[in-house]
Amino acid sequence: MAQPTMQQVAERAGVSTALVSLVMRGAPNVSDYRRRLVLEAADELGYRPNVLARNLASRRTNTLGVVLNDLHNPYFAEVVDGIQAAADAAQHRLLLGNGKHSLAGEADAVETFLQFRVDGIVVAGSLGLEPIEQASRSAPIVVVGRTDVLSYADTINTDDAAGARLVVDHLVSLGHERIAHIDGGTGAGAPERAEGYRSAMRDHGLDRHIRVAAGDFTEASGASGAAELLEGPERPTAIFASNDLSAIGAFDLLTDRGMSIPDDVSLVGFDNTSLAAMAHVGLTTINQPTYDLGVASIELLLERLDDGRTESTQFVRAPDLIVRTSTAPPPAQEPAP
Amino acid sequence: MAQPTMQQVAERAGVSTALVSLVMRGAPNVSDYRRRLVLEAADELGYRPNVLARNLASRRTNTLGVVLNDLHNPYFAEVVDGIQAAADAAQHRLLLGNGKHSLAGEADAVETFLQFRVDGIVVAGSLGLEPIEQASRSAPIVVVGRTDVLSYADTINTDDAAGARLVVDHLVSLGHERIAHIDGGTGAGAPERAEGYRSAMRDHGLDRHIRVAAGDFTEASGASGAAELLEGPERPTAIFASNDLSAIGAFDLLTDRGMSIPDDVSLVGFDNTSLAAMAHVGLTTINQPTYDLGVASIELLLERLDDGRTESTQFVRAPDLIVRTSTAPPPAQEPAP
DNA sequence: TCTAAGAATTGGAACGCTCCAAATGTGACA
DNA sequence: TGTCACATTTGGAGCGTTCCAATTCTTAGA
Repeated sequence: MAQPTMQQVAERAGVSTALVSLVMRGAPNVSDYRRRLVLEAADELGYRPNVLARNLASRRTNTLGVVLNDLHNPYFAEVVDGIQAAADAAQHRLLLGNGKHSLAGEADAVETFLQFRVDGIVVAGSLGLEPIEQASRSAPIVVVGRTDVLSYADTINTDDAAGARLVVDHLVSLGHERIAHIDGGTGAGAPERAEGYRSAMRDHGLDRHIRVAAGDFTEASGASGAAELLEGPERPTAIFASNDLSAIGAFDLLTDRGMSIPDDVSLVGFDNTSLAAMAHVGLTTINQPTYDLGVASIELLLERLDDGRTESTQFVRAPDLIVRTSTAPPPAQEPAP
Repeated sequence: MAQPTMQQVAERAGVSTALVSLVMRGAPNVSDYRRRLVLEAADELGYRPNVLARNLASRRTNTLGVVLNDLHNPYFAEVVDGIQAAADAAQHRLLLGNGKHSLAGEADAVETFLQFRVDGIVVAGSLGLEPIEQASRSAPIVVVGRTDVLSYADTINTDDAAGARLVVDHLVSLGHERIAHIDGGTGAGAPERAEGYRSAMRDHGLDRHIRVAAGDFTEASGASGAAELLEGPERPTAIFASNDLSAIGAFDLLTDRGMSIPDDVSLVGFDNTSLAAMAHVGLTTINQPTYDLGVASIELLLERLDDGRTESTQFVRAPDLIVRTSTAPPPAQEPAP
């Protein structure tokens, strides 16, 4: 499977390799005559530039890497839509890496990108910062979904705590008090969502109803979290899952147990993914402008790459509540205070 | 962001670059003493091998590329699970490419991989073969999901026509006659599914009820396809969508129009993705062993890479029907023949 | 016709690594 | 102590590009 090289194209076209290089990069100062000669020779040979060699010589790959925490979560597909559009517009190619929903997998993906010398990296949904800090010494990095303020990388996110507060406010306004939360573990934004929930509960004087089940942003953990909550002494009338995926898991389990949503239990997710929007799910959730977040992440990367920005930036968007059919007032048999 | 080079590591360790190279690759014939010396120097410097240079010299990247047709379709996430596991086991790193659900996007992704000189490529859910044939001259390629028999690439798939037949048989056994299909366009396996549907309908003597609405494997096309079918003169009592994603779209639209599934209309998907399995969806569908398909695709690639196989292979698995709650006998008010 | 300035082209040195053949070390054995 | 076989280590030539300085061509103006 030997690939034709620039050398061969040069010979066939009867010019120097330097000229071929110029033509391949679309340099301006090349006569139309030779340009055509070179292009024809390249075409006949099926020549394809070798990015590896090109980068070795030029120190640029014109490629950006995107690490996706979990391919099963549609949230990331939506972020990638924005990333892809912005990258296309800026003439950068994109490579994706699978974070395998684990910190080690994430670190591996980042490492692979660095070894391929991509120009910059977007980490979407990071589970931890160590690999990122390490990598930031080698390439500019943008982290999507984490609220942290970092000195070594840019961050892009929505205000997770504010989103959680919107959820609690909404549920309280419907009359709920026993509002429980299914945690997202170390998932991006999860700690902030949990803390936002706790703090909003306190503000409403509902401290004693604070209840958090463990979880990790997956469908499975949503189900186990919901099961855990059902077993408790004070069954909650509303469950706030840390993301849509785990909300779906909870939805399934509750339905399986013969409970009706929202009649028996109200359920809220976070992210407003396509899952939540499905008509027969109708999940009340927090909307994140995923597409915009994706676009912004590339813009920040390009600022560092092209404009030479070096100080780090935080880009925060306000979330908003999307009310669908999974929330309603608590069942009537709730004991009056 | 200058990276330390092998040269610098060699100087610091007081050895030659050749020795550093040996250590980095884990070669056997290196004394423990110098190995440690080199590793320490590398660690202190934060050295990271440059894959580009490495490949330029060795003609191997130890990296496989996977082109995913549509990140929004969980089917691909499931295939990647298998691919990733097999690649990990074989010590190959994985890079993903976004096909953007378009033939051009797919071709771009393949081209990027070739320019990065990956060792092999898996194309999952290809929309067309031209880019693949072209690329197969430069690297071994495995196509997942297409039934075609190709001379230039290996293919892996389930028997789509057989799957479609299972669906029709199931619906007919429930008493349905007006069974319509929502097409998948040029999506991988779609033509076979449509043809399987037609042929099964004919075998049951239901020729005159054959009805196909256009679609392209997306949720949106599932909705529009269902809408189109509802408007026809003879409203179908069962709809067979070409994949789960479009089935979900149809599900949503039908529910929106006030119809109940399966009481008014039975609905069947294809792929048995996580979407179909959700309890409140309960979509009857055709199961594909996605994980196994993913694993097999890497195995085929490695056979070409490591064992030097050159003739192409087809790997076909039998699909099976998963009956859930979206199918039932047609409504009683159906006019008797 | 000559000259200068600018346009177009080219040779050859990197880029960071692997690979090969050759050189050096080491230890066992006679 | 001298040999020999084998284990280690090393120099240096690529790998396919880009980039820079230098060279050659053109063309306009005098």
